[in-house]
Amino acid sequence: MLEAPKSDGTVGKALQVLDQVAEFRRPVRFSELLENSPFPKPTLYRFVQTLTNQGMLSFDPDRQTYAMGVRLVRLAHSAWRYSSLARVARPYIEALAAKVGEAVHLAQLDNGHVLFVDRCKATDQFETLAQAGKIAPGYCTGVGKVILAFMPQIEQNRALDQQAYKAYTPSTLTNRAALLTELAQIKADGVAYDREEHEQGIISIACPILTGQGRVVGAVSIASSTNRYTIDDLEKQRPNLLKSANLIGSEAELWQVPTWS
Amino acid sequence: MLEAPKSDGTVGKALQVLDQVAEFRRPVRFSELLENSPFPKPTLYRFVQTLTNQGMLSFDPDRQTYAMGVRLVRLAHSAWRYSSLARVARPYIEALAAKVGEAVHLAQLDNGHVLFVDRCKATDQFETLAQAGKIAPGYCTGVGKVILAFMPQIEQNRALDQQAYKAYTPSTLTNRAALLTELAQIKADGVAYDREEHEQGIISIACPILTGQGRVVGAVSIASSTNRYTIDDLEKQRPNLLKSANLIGSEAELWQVPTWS
DNA sequence: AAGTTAGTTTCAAATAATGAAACTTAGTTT
DNA sequence: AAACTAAGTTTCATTATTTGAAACTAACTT
Repeated sequence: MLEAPKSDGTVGKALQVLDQVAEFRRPVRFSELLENSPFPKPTLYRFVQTLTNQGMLSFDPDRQTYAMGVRLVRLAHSAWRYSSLARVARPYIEALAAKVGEAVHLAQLDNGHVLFVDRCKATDQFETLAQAGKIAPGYCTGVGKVILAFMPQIEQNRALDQQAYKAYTPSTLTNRAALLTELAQIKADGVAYDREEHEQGIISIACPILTGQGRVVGAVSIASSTNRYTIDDLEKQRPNLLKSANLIGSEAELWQVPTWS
Repeated sequence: MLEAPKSDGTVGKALQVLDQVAEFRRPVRFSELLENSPFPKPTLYRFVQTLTNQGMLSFDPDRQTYAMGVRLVRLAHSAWRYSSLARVARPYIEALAAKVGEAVHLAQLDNGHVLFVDRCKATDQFETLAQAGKIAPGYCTGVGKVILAFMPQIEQNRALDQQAYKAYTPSTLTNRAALLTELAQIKADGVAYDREEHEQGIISIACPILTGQGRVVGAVSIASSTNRYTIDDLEKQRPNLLKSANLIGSEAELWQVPTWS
């Protein structure tokens, strides 16, 4: 859960404050922010003011609390629509979810965290919005491990340093060395398994989404519960999963159109 | 479509660059940004670098283009979940949509723009995610006008200055004076109508969501097509609409829990 | 190979950010 | 109600960061 890789000037610091507010997961008072802040009172105060002016935070005058601002919703709309894989991938992950009858997740990596950008559950197609934008650790999820495995060395290193290696379950890999071994194996095999490493009873098979040049841009996974599925059952879905990931990869390739607006 | 009310130091300028990238609605090259930028080359260059470092933009090295970064999706998740009305309002707007059998929109105001934070269409409950975060003009939509009508004077003034007053249809109110008259009438009446002012064939009835102290925090609308509905038909839904808005308002009131995490 | 454009770096000058301290306001206690 | 306390806000001299003209390099085009 550590942050702040390098403080990119004033802008970086301000964004750090934004993250801090986001972490609270509820409206927060100035004094609460101040307690956990590396910045002195007036500095933090001005950041919060600026961010509020800019609509990145919103201030509730009745309760004197700050929360994430609606401008973010607008900006993220662009991000989701024109930058994330979600848009291109949507039809494919829907098809996959329908075929397999289990939940399908689409993830990208955001500063060491796995960011779920979309998900389709065969049964209820709802709560997509509530799910998109959720984060999970990289080192103990199928999608996370597979993205890490296929990353370029340098970036991988940086990402591995950022993992918390907290033991969510008895199966969680809790140190860098163990994870590194697993990542090599995953890269050789082409898919990653989550054997209840993040949540008891939840298993998944994940594979990377690669561009033509072999860059990882995200991952897709089929997730299920140990009540219904075993790792072997998931393994049987490997061809379906790979096919979908390939299709998404090549579509993403074509997709970024040339300059003529 | 004008921006930049006051340039909040370096942070404000950087966020201005973010907006600029968002407006392109596609991956964009540095030189394209430079053309429409108020900043000189090295300055813009550093902003883009910083924002990319910070994950607010993402850079595609293959194509040398910038797009909105995934970090925004994560931050917006918090915004949507803990700051927007969407979460509290969801059950109520779903119920309303089911009852009325027409599309129900939930909006908040973001710097003069109407920001749709959620929507339920009685038939297909899908594409919510694609809709959330969309923006529309304030002066020619039901939700927009009703929010403007119930705003405090000072803020209203600022917002009215920011409207574009472009004639989307023959019914659009195209100047401040006409809008102001209408707003007074709306405030007295309690609801706003969109009589095909934004889109030909689309009408709606909108009412404000108010806190106990009488602050507007958003608006709900029932929208329909002139093929199926008349303004009179919408008027008949007024009690349903008001009831839902009241429920959302009082729930939003209660909702921001005290400090004990 | 010469020419052109896009992208990147340099560095002194200009500007904006910083934070200790003082101040104001709101809430609590005597 | 006065005295006390804590939360939020402003001031201002100091410090550090941002700024942008110009120079440079890399990547295409002729």
